[in-house]
Amino acid sequence: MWRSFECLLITRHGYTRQEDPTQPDSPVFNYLSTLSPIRTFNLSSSAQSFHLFNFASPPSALTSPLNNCSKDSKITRAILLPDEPKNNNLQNRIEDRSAGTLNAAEQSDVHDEEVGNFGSGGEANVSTSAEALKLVIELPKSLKYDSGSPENKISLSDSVKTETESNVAGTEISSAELVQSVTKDADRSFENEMGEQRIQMEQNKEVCDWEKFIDEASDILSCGTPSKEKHQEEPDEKCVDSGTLSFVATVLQSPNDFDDTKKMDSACPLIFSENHDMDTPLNKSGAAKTNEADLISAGKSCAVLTEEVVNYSSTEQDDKQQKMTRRRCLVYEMSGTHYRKLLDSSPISKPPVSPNTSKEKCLAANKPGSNKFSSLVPGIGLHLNAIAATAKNKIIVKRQTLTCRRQLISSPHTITSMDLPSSDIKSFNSPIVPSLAGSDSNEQKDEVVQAIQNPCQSSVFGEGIEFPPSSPKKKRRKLENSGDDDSCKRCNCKRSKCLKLYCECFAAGLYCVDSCNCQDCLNKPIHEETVLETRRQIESRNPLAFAPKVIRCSSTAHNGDELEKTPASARHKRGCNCKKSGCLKKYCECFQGGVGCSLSCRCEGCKNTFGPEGIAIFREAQIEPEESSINVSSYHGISETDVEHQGEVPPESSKQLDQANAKPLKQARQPLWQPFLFNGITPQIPSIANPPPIQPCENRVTENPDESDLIEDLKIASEDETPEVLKGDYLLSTCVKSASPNCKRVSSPHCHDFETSPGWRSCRKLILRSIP
DNA sequence: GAGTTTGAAACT
DNA sequence: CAGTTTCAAACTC
Repeated sequence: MWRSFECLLITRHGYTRQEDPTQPDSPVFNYLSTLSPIRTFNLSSSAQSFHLFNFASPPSALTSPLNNCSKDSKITRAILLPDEPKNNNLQNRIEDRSAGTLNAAEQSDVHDEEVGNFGSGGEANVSTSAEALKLVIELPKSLKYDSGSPENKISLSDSVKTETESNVAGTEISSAELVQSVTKDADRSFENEMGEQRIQMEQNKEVCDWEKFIDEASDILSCGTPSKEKHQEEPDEKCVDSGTLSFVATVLQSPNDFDDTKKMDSACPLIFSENHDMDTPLNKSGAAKTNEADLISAGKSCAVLTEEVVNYSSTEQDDKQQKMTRRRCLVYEMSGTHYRKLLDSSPISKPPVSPNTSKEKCLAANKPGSNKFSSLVPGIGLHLNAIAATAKNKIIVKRQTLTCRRQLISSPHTITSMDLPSSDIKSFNSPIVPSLAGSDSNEQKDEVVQAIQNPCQSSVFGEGIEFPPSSPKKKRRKLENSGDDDSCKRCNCKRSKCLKLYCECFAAGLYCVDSCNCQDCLNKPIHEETVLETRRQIESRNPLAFAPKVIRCSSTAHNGDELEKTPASARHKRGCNCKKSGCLKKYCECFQGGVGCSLSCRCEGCKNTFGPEGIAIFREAQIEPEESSINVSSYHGISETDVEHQGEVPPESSKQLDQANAKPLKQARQPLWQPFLFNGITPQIPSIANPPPIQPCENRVTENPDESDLIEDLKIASEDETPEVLKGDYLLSTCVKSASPNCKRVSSPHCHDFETSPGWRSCRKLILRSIP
């Protein structure tokens, strides 16, 4: 009478089935035969019954699929569900014991609690076998540890529903009919299934008793973590934190798969065993007819432990099993961090997690929003800006090379990033930020460090804009040659002991690493006190010393990500003081940061393309598109193709501008913003509507008398073609810095509020009209 | 790789 | 705050 897959082995975290309890040598068999059920349920309609066992002391042999993970996963309860009559010693023995010793079991100390919760009655009558199905369906849903997320509800396949309905109606349908029925509806979405199931369940008026039982059973089962089980604690590290693992059965079968997988599924337990013995026919009877339990197990309704199944599939050559893996999703939660399943009704379009997906990858991939770095902000210093950029793009890749391992300097001090959006500051888990500095979670710090191990890759070139790492030439070249722009920032300090802002590592709030070429370095964790003290001293002199050198104009956020990425929307916090470089070399921090010079700059002969001279360059490009536009494009290190792909390398020098091979501006400007796109980022545009601020730098002169025309064009462009989001007051009335014909910058009277903000004071917007 | 240039940081 | 020095990265050869 007992069928293997009808033995639900309940753990504190879920349910599973271990193996065929009907096998004489089965540990389940042997164990169950020694127990008395704490509760026996009789199905009035079929004269069948099933038993609820409580394992006060779970046998070592009975372990769940999670058994390799945690002792907590040991089976604590079992439910034997009835099926087709079958001579079975176990059944007989259990029934004998049930009749004779049930009371004793109820009175036992071991079972007192559970029995008490369960109720006084030793038996419960259940009217229909369909209701028995609901037990299978509802049990996991009722499990304590499965609560809380919509995914944790078992999905009931159409096949199950169909079968259930069929049985409720008291009719028998053939397997072929079932298959047909299932196939017919197989393309239904998971949501519909869920919703329909719920509706159906609600509409079923005949299951009051059964639901009561479920509730009671749920209570019993969910309280299955009594103090008695404390000895089981100490989860294994290898485990996927079984503490909150939950299973979700789902149906991910495509119609095409059905026939092929049906056979397999018919032999597949409702819940996989840990050894993935999916192919082992458990239905020893070989019954041609598929009864309801078969369909459940065949089911198209299987709970899968993701990792195991995934790994299983990775090594499995059998197409069937691959299909099975493809059809199934797993959902498991991890204490606090929820591993989200990828429930998908279309397994083909959305295949499950890659076989090689690790838990971490799973987490990263499936929980992008939960990633603590996902909302990192423009960080602190160059490195952290890079972090922010990386995190922003959700390309947080843990590059755990030894050379890149870097530990952030944990300082009790906080920067007052006046220009950082508060939300960013909140979410930014930098040690420089108190949220993490004050945290005792070293793990968090480590993760932060891991997430930003390659801060140097991006310098401060805005979001997604990368400059070559500012490491020693040798290394830089090596890295460049290798095509790896993810190199780490390394300093080469000789005299500063890496305790001054000269040191890039220190300035970025990072400890030096072994790969640094510094000498007498004190910027290491072992000198933490010294480092922190030095930091305090520096911050006492300049509270913003460790603030990002390039700050973003967060107010542009309302225009979307693109504007946020606009290089011109960011400014160097202090401005440069270049004299000879023309702000065209990386000596210039503005240039290095990929931002235009601003009011706060005191540079001479500024030719920063992101600054006013950029307009002249662009103008030149208009006049001589075959040449100048090339320069413009190449200056940004962006070819036509590159424009569409971010992360290009900026020019090393203006010399390269002349040497660069680029395409005509006309081509490179295909998108409206393209000529000044910086890695696809739209710069801001000057507007005559609001007189640009007076330019303090005398060299910031526009020599081209026709520039006004250009600006006029630009203005028109902004009015005519600017996306709506750019047409707001922000665009035309914000502080706009631009080169005016008289070489003076005029502050807009309308940008009062913005000018009070250091971040906005230097903002400008360049909007270019596309040239036909 | 050595030397030079450059500009920020540090110092006075 | 300005001038000077120190420093290390960027750059050139």
